[in-house]
Amino acid sequence: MAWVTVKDALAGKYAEGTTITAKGWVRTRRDSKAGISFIQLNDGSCMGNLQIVAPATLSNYASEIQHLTSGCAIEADGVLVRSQGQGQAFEIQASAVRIVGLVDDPETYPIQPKAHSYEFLREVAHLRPRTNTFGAVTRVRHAIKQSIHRFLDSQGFCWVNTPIITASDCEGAGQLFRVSTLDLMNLPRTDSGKIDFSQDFFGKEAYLTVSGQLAVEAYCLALSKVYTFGPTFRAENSNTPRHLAEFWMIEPEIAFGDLNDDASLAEALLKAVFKDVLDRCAEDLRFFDERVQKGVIARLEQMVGSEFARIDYGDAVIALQNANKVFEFPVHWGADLQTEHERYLTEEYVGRPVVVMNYPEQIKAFYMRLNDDGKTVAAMDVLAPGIGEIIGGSQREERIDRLDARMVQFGLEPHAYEWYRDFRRYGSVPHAGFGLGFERLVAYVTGMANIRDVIPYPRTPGNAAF
RNA sequence: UCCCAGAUAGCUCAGCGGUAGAGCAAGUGACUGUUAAUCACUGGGUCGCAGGUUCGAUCCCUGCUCUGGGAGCCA
Repeated sequence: MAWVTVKDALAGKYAEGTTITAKGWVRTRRDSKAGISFIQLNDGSCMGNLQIVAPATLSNYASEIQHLTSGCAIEADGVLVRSQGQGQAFEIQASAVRIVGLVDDPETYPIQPKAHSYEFLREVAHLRPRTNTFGAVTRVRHAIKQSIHRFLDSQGFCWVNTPIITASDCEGAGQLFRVSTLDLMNLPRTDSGKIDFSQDFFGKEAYLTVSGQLAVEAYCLALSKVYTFGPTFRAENSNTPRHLAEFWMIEPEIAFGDLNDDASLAEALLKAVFKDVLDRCAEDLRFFDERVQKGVIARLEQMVGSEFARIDYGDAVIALQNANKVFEFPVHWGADLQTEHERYLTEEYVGRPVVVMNYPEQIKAFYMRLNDDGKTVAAMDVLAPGIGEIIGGSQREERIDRLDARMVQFGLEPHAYEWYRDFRRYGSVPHAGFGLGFERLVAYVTGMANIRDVIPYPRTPGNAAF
């Protein structure tokens, strides 16, 4: 007897009358005195459940089947038939239903056939994948990740795995998580009383990476088109629906490219992903559209079909100053854009995704390329309606004298960056890249409001359960 | 980290200065194929923690913890 997935059985992949076996977890059981129990079986292969029709003539009907509750694991053998009822095309007329794993105490099983709050489900993050919502999130997350790899591969990019542990404390923004094997109760000290990190595992201070960008730039200046895609860590005490302490980031880097090439790549990547997900995850997206956030499908379709707007930072400031709208924070040239400004630009001023380019040099990172005006750097943010900043990127400073000057300006010691300066000394070329927050992308596609609900086990300040 | 709100049954919530309620879930029974079925009955709570006010606190006050929303930082 062939074991088939619920997805294939519901899709009509097998002929009527085929004898099959389905395996999964019970969502609900309904009994009829006619001598039939209806079991909704889900195996995570798709949103839908397979209806198992279990007749009272089965030997374990009264002893086991009538005691099945939500969450029980079973195997069902039977013939695939057209359903007499509404709601499903096919069902299994069961010849045997075997209990694989019972729910010990049904009253305390957290996942009930009803709506739960996301807050509650976070407390049972190990069981929430059994809900419709988290099953769909998990499938869509997977599809997006595959789509990103497919798109970049098709464009000739090479996936480079940059380190997760880094001993260079110079990756730029963000508070770092320390990595150490020193005994915290008995720290070795130097003569001057400081902690002696020469005795630590790596012989120096080490941290979890906040970005693979610096490391991937080196590979870019050899393989031309590269990207990193891996976990990154920020020890910031941010408590918002858009931040995680551990999240995944996609960071492409292109050689012989400038900021416009960078923006074009960002736009093409986002469109390719959205198109792919619309094609491959139609059922799950319909669920999100109906139950999670109205209009997510239309939003994705619109993104695929429209050109992203591009606007210079200076023009954006003028647009904000001329806006018939009162902002909490006033806008002036030289100030960083606040969330309210970004949302106005993308949602009201242009009404679609917008790339803001060429920011004042004082408010951006040291590695960003100084423009000819001497006042701005070749940095960009991609802003999307409903979420705000989804991508941040820049053309990198490839001229070593300018790079050194900016390091000094930011209070950095160029000698600490010798390896990063090396590839400016040996065959340097213009290059650019960006960072795309993977979970923010998943949240945008699914319409899920809190980023903690688009990653299996969210890590946030004060929370690393599971 | 700052501002605001909240914490009552397994879950979602109502309640009120006089000692606790509903719906769903669970258990039992009824029901000729059901669609988060329906109907009846049953069990289930140190009302977040610690103090204070009061004859009496789940309710009022203070502190703490945790959760959510907004802001900052950013992806």
